[in-house]
Amino acid sequence: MKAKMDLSFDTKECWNCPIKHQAVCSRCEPDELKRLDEIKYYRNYEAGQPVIWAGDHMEFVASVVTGIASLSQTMEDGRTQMVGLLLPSDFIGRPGRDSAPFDVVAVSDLTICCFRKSPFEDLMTSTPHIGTRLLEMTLDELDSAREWMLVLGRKTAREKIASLLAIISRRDAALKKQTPKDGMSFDLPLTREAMADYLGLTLETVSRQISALKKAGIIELDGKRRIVVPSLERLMNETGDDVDGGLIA
Amino acid sequence: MKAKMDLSFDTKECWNCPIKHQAVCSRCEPDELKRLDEIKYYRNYEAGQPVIWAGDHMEFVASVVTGIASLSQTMEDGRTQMVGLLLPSDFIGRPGRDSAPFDVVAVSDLTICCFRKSPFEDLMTSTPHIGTRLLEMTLDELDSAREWMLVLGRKTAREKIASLLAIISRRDAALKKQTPKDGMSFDLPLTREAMADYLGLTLETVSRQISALKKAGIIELDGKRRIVVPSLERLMNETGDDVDGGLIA
DNA sequence: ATTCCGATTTGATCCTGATCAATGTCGCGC
DNA sequence: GCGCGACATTGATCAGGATCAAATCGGAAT
Repeated sequence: MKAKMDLSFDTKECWNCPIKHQAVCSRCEPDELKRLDEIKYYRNYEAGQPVIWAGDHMEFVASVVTGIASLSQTMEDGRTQMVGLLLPSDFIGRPGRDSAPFDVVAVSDLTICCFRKSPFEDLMTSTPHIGTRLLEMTLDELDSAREWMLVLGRKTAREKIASLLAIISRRDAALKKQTPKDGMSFDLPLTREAMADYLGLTLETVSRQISALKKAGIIELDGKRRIVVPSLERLMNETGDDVDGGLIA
Repeated sequence: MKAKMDLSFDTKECWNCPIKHQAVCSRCEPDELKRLDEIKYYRNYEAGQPVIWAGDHMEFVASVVTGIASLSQTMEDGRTQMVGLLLPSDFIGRPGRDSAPFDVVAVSDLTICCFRKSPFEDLMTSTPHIGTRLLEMTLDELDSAREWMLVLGRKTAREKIASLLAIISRRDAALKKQTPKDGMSFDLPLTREAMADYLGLTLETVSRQISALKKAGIIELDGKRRIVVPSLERLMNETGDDVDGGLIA
């Protein structure tokens, strides 16, 4: 049994919500927010707990408030592919569909803000701001999913690991509202096995490639889970991606 | 040089459009359709021609009317991953973003119905039906993209080929408005190389696996491009997917 | 018919990542 | 301290696909 959940925001009121500027409700006017508030409730999960199984009937849609969840598919013989990482403000479920297409599992301790599905759908038709924001978020997720397809389909194991580390470092910097910079460090929120499931590799290969990147001086390890990146440029060079882009001024 | 384009619908009027029931405009009322009609124009491409390069400024969004296009990414060293197949009624581009994230290439001869971007965006804010339909389509595409991630990340070469054939046979049957059945046949709209790009394989492996499926009696070839499927169940068994689902009554 | 060229098939070999197996590390409860 | 279990690392071997290379097919132009 794990320690008690410790919500990182004091009350459960929208004005105090840590994701109010990014979530599906971020475009809402005060009166719309009030109507959402009336149908919302929170749920907490411990790391490792399932939130939804694929095929389950879904009686709610939700936003991730704190913590991380994974979206994944499993074949009968046990092969598993993670198809998305759900971070704070990401949306779970979809209006207009009643069974879940993928498994959702809490990767870390997790708090989600749920809306009962049918009132939420009613609200969507009556208040355009929700639909607009959801469309925007869905288009972004579609782009991310497609970018990930390149990683899965064409990158080598080493490039896959470097790509994952680059993404996590970027998002971690964004979370702390600073630009990523040399010498930065962050915690890996995933086990080696979860990384393997996300990258389409085995956990042994993940471990070996992390060791290889360490030996090459691209990253340093502080414990098993904390990563230090001495040079972001060198890390980016390992991802196989175009780096030219544009320097951060 | 190829033969002249031969549009498969006589006029270019919405009431006569082959995708009017599926496209982004399918929910529109007559007056909304009229406003869309005023900003639309058609473009034709021959097989192999680029429609948009990644990074290009996009001055329009569009619906595929006839033909097939691919959405793909290429790394500097030439590795290519197709991230989507755009079939009739699929949407190209996205409101609210001005440069294309991926290359779009005509796989077969192609006709698209374009809307200038900024009038289209205006229309979206004033008529909810377009946004609603676009959200629905985008959510469906996101699910498909995620399903494809399982194919790319975890399936064997043989399973990948079988999955692709299964998908094309399903969509082909849907196009002809019949249920897929044993003995059905269809044309492969893709070269071996395009299939390889879609599946994250080399063209040699694609060719070998197709030969292997033929030798195993799972499929028959009629020329290089026409596929006959004696038993859909046997094909499905090769995809690695759960087949239990539910019989078609 | 002949040539040509792109698409495809097939063969031989190599190499990356999977698999099978053992060992190491760390935190925790007793 | 000790033993246990979850997670991670490392080693040895194997195999599925990639790569390099050559042959074949089939349609279009001459």
